[in-house]
Amino acid sequence: MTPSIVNASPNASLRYCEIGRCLLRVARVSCNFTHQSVCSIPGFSLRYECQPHEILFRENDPSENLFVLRRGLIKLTTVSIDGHAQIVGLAVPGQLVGFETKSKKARRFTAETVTPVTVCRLRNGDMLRVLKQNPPVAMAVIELVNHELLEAQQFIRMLRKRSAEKRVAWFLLSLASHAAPGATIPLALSRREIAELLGLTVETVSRLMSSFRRSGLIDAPRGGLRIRQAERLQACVNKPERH
Amino acid sequence: MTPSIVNASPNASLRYCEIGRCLLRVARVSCNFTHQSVCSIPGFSLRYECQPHEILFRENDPSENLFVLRRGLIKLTTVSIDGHAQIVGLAVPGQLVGFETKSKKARRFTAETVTPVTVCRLRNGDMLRVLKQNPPVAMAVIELVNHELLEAQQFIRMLRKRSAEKRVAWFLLSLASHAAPGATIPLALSRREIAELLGLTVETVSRLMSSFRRSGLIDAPRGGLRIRQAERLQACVNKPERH
DNA sequence: CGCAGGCTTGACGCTGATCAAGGGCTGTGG
DNA sequence: CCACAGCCCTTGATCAGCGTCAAGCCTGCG
Repeated sequence: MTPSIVNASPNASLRYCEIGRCLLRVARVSCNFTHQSVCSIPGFSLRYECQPHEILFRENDPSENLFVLRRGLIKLTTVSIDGHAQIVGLAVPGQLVGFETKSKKARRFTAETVTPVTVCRLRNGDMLRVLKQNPPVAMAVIELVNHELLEAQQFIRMLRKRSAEKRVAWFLLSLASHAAPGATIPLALSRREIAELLGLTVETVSRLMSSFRRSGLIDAPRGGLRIRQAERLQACVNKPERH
Repeated sequence: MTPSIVNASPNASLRYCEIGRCLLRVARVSCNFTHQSVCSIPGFSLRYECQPHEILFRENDPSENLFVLRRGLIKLTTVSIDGHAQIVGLAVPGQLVGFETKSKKARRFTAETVTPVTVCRLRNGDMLRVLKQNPPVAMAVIELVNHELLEAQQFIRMLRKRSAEKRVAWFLLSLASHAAPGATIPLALSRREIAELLGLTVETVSRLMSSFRRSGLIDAPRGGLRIRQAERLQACVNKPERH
């Protein structure tokens, strides 16, 4: 079955969402901004609850909406020349997904939920209008985008640190960092998806996770993950340098 | 000899710089914004001409200033645990270098010129004030940062495409894309720096550039570079897919 | 002249991709 | 109910790309 598209089937529970609580609170910004000045546009922002494997938007579609991710995990993929899907990144709560300064521009990737997700949907055009009229919101967006840029740069540094072991350890830790320590968290991504994200192969990821499991660093129950010795995993990321 | 620090030795020719021409024109934004509203702060922005190997700021210093790069190339480095410098990225004209939403924050990298460079220097605090008061400038900054984010994501995709040959070909093309086609451009980075940037070793980069030279794809005179057959280089980046 | 540092080239070995086989789980249809 | 197909995951065997080590060349500089 092909996943549903949110734009086409807004069947989930939805209600109007105040940008003050959605965008700004997620961005952890405190500013003297008045709620009404932003939300004067009726239907400005809609809140959705999505199931896993729903498509928020597809590559090459026009960039009509943007989404503020409040809960859950979204994967961003493109299909490469050989017709094979390729993960280009993950979005975590607090991130803007699909924001474009030109709303006519084609999407550069497909956005698909991998866990149950809460998002707020806005029209890119409305967003741009608000940004022009509302400096505090613009500041919040600058902080958000800047923060994403920093994370991308960290990811780049990680990818250059060539060892596969470090990549997998890093990935597991960053997954767990969004959850309570010691808890068993759902491992929403398949081995194949992890491999694509880290630039490895399924076999290598599988071997390394088995190795971590045998060494007692993690538990890997069906579709789940529990970090048992975060320090040793972290040491695995940091210690052995190259060159 | 250690490179000079711009903050400490503003000996280059400098003059006041209008942000309207500096930030906004570089950002290629047209908006109905008045020049005076931004430049009302005396000494708001200073234009510098820098020599190669000058330090704009150092890792861990407080983020006092930001720079708008108008001309030239700047490399961003951190020193890793073993005390060895590691390139984290390059800045090209039009980019903001060292922008922070919290001006107390420590720099996350060192910024050093690699070519003759023209930059505009602003205090981060002044910049934030302007952003709060001047939506068009905020919009321009959002576009700039968003654009950088896109480039970082492209770079990530390139890094995952594992072949060393593709990385080097991609790098040469992206260097040349900022210059006239067919021209001999200065290759400001050493083999070592290229290798660090691409996550390879000096030897591999050297071998591949020799190979490209022998195949007639490029000329590599001392400290220079000329693309002879951009199409074949591009084909080298695109054609052979993995997985 | 001698030394240092950047670049090139060669020989070798390790890491991780590739190829292959098998087990477990799920859904589907007889 | 079972049989079977398909997918995901795991593990093993082999191979090759690139890192590592080493040597030599060239340029610049003291």
